Formats: sequence, structure tokens, C-alpha cells
Amino acid sequence: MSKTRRRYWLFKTEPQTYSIADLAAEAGGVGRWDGVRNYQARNLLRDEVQVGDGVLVYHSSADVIGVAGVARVVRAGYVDPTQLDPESSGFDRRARPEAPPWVSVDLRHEETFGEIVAMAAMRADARLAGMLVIKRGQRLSIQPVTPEHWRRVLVLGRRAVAT
DNA sequence: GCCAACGTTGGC
DNA sequence: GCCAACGTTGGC
Repeated sequence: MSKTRRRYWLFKTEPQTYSIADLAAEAGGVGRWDGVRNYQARNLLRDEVQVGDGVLVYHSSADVIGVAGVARVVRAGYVDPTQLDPESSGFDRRARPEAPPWVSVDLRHEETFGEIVAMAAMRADARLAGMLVIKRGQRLSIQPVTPEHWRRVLVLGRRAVAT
């Protein structure tokens, strides 16, 4: 793991469960990103997501769907404790304690956009053409983001603040 | 709440 | 290992 190039990601969350405001409200703005229960997303969290990487926090199944702000990875992949906790909604009864499959990372909140960069606006933006999240049927909850798309979403997010 | 898209499961 | 049934995601 000698790569030093910063990478960018989009993490999906349902804000009624855990929003960017919830992340910002954590002690130090640092929260655990848990509950990922898809193998492809798990593999990215475990193998690719590194400390220092940038994360677009995306609200799905919300009044306004889109990118709500930005966070940074402050701890790389580790065992998601919720899979072994019967009290947790993340509990997975098939997870064996000696080899738990699911992975968490920690994020630190960096910025909440004044207005969400809405899905519709992203679809309409020529510079975001090809971005995974705007593809129909794209369900992956951890997605890679190109540096160009990252910068563009930040421009749109900061522009929305100005009104 | 609908339903298309896609991932997972399990019978064979 | 195929693939139909089933479950989940997530935009609308």
C-alpha cells in the first residue's frame, strides 16, 4: 500500500438514518461509516479507500437527493462492529466473529453545502457526464469519483451557497 | 407507494 | 454452475 495519490469517493447514505448533519455533530466531526452490506462496496472500503481520501456525502431516498457535502477519510478499513451486535440494525447473524466480512472506515466532516447539489442538477451538468451516481440503476453505495468530477461537484456546491 | 434494476440465494 | 425466485436499492 504505497500509493500516495489522493483519491475521491462518493458514499451514499439515507439522511433519515445518518445524514451529513449527523456526521458533523459527532465529536470532532469524526464518525464511523458502518452498515455497508454489499461485497463490491466492501471491497472498495477494505482495499482502496485510504486515509486522506476525499468523500462526497450523498443523500439518497430524501426530499432532495444529491451531494450534501464533503468529508475526509481519517481511518482506513477495519471490522464493522455493528455486524456482531444483535442490538444493531447492522447485525448480520451469518457474520462469524473470527472472520467478520463487513468493513467500516472513519470520516471527518469537512463541509456541508449551503444547498444540496441535486441529482437533477448533476444530470444536467455536461462536466459531470459519465459520473456513476447519475447512471440509472447504479446501486453501488461506495463509488469512485474522478478528480474532475470531484472538483466540479465542489464548484456547484459552493456556488449554491452564494444565492 | 410503485417498480425497474440489480444483487443474492438456493434448488436442481 | 445455471438460473428463477426473491430481496433490496433508490429514483420518481
